[in-house]
Amino acid sequence: MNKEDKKANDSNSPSGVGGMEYDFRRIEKDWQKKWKETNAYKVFNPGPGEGLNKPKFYVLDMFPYPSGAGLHVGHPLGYIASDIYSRYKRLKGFNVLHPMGFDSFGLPAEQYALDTGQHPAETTKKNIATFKSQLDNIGFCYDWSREVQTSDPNYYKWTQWIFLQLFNSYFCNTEKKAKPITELIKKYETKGAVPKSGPFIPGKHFTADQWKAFSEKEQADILMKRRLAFCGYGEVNWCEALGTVLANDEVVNGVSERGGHPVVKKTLRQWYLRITAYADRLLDGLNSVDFSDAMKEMQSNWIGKSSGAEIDFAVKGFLETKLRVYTTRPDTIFGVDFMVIAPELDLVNEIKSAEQTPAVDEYLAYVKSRSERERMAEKRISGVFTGAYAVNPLSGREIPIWISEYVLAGYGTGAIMAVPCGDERDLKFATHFNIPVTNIIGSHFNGEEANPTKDAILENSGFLDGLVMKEAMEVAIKALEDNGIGIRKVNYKMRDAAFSRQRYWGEPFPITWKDGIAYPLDESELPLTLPEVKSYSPGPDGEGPLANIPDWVNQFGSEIPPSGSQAKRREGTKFGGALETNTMPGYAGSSWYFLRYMDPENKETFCDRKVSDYWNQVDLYIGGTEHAVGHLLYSRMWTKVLYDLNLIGFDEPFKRLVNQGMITGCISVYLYFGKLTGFKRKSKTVLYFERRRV
RNA sequence: GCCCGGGUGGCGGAAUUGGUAGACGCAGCAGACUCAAAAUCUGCCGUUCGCAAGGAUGUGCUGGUUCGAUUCCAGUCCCGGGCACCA
Repeated sequence: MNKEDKKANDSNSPSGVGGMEYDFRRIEKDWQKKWKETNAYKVFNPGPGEGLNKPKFYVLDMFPYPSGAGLHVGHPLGYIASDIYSRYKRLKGFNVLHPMGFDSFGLPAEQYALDTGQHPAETTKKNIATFKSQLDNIGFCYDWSREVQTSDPNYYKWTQWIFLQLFNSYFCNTEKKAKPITELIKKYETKGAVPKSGPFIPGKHFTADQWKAFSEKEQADILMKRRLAFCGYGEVNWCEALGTVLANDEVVNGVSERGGHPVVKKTLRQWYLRITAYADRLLDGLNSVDFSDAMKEMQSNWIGKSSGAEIDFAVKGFLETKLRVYTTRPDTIFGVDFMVIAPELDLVNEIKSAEQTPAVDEYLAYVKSRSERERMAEKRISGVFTGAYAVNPLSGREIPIWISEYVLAGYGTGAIMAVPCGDERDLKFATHFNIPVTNIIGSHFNGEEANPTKDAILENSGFLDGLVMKEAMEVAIKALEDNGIGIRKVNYKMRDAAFSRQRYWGEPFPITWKDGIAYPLDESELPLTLPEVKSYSPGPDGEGPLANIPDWVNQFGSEIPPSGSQAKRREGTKFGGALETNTMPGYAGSSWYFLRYMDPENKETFCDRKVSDYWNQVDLYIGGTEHAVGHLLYSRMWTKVLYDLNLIGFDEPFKRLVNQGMITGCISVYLYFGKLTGFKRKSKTVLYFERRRV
């Protein structure tokens, strides 16, 4: 370096021209402009009749929720890794799809609107602009022409459309797949619903003739029990003072985060997705994808498949009433020392004795104020004796029935048979309330600690005496089934997914209600757009803000009959239906966005089949583990439904999933890239290059 | 409470199958170059004792297995994520 150069370098020359300094501000801005002008990152689908000679590769990031704070420091961590990998694959000769978009429906925008009166669409738009400029400054290679925003009507039109497919489908238990509900209707019309074996139970089964004689409402109720998107009743966090439903994280220690008002549980009509129907396929599918073992374990734990038996216990003094429990250990039935039922079961009020009623009622009031999370996390043992006794169907022994918050109504039958010598929680309960403990496992139980072994030889167990527990399991189930007091049962911890929110800022349901029957809107009515509102305050009786806008709710009201199959019968008649006022939850749009990126402009369908056949699965999906059991399971389910309905050609959305760490840092990016390619040294060089631009 | 991760220098993190703990980098210190600085280059860089050679100690903690443990086992503490209406 000569003196002259040094001088140029020293001077704060704005351009850096003539100096050795890398003027990243100018150079990056110039190149970013150039990339934009030349559509440098544009990705093409194969044209009509044209096979692209490059192999495809799909690299996807979990798209961000555009919060007001702008890009979070955690976002670029995964995005940088995927960007590097996309460039690498592109240089390797692949046609790489590497899109970005925004998960732009959600609670924070609505809360902000409540506080400030600014329309969520406005703040969302602003936030997205900030995010995009930040992402562009980093220099990512996104093809922005493929951007999706879940709150854009052009996008949520297809979210609603997929919802209609879910609504109009049922899960065929024989073929283990989704099929159009019209096929079920046809079956009911021709064959009815009669059992293949076993008794015909009126109320559950019906003949074809009976089906035809049912009223429309009766038919609709039966079909609702099979639809993949269906209506039911569920408990929500209800805050009387705010007049609204609260999200779990808006509730802190039983009171609302805002204002500290009391929160109780309230039962409201809710939409659900029948994800439990897919439990086994979601489990099996894990074998065909490349996720970390921890991720797979989290998902299978969430699904929580277990096998055991449902057993009916008679209740002393009640002829008709049976107490049905689910247990994974029918072999321990002679060791049952007490029963525990979930406090909210109706059964409680039926069987409670007169003298125990005050204590039971007091406990019920306590439980009503407790969230499920609090109940499960509670270390303190609590419960109340109902005053009623169950009768052990095999031994005839009378067993006290208790209620306690540690038994949840939503899992199994909401009632358990407690075997203290084999279950720690049962033992603690028995000790706390001085309930005598029966030992059925001899020396395996020391009186201090419960032993959940399956290898002990049974004692004090009637006809099971002398059997090893593992073998006794089958013997017990057979005895229960032979005597009609129990059945073998596979159970899942996973529940159907609640799919409605009493909120404004989400996809409206394309459903109209009349006389208690849900009618789907015709596809031609989509998108059913969100109305402008003046207030984001909740509607009456826990309904969402949309209930405050009669013009919107009744827009299909008096004169316009919805077209399409369901509605044809009423053509020409006055309809008078009211639109559903719930909206869809945040995960609706994110359950299928990876498909829309493939064909974002399509006005005819959510994604052309030829296009989805070309891009196929996401080859590499990068995101955080916090979505392990939410988003990932939902999108896997949606993919399976679309596959079953022959709308796409693959039934797992993500071939490979890599979780970025929780802590940000450039070297960890290097590490992931190293793992992906196996070329640690080379990738390091690339990283340095990238880092200068970061 | 339950499920999944994690805990290694001042910092980010290596050590993938049990075999030299701390690679590589950041920061720091010293030196070279310079009038001086920046940049660059070289050296040092866990803690501790020692002038040094060298020794002791050290991967959250307590034990165990082993000739040998960051790695395997048991227990325990702490931190992060999830637990069904945050996204």
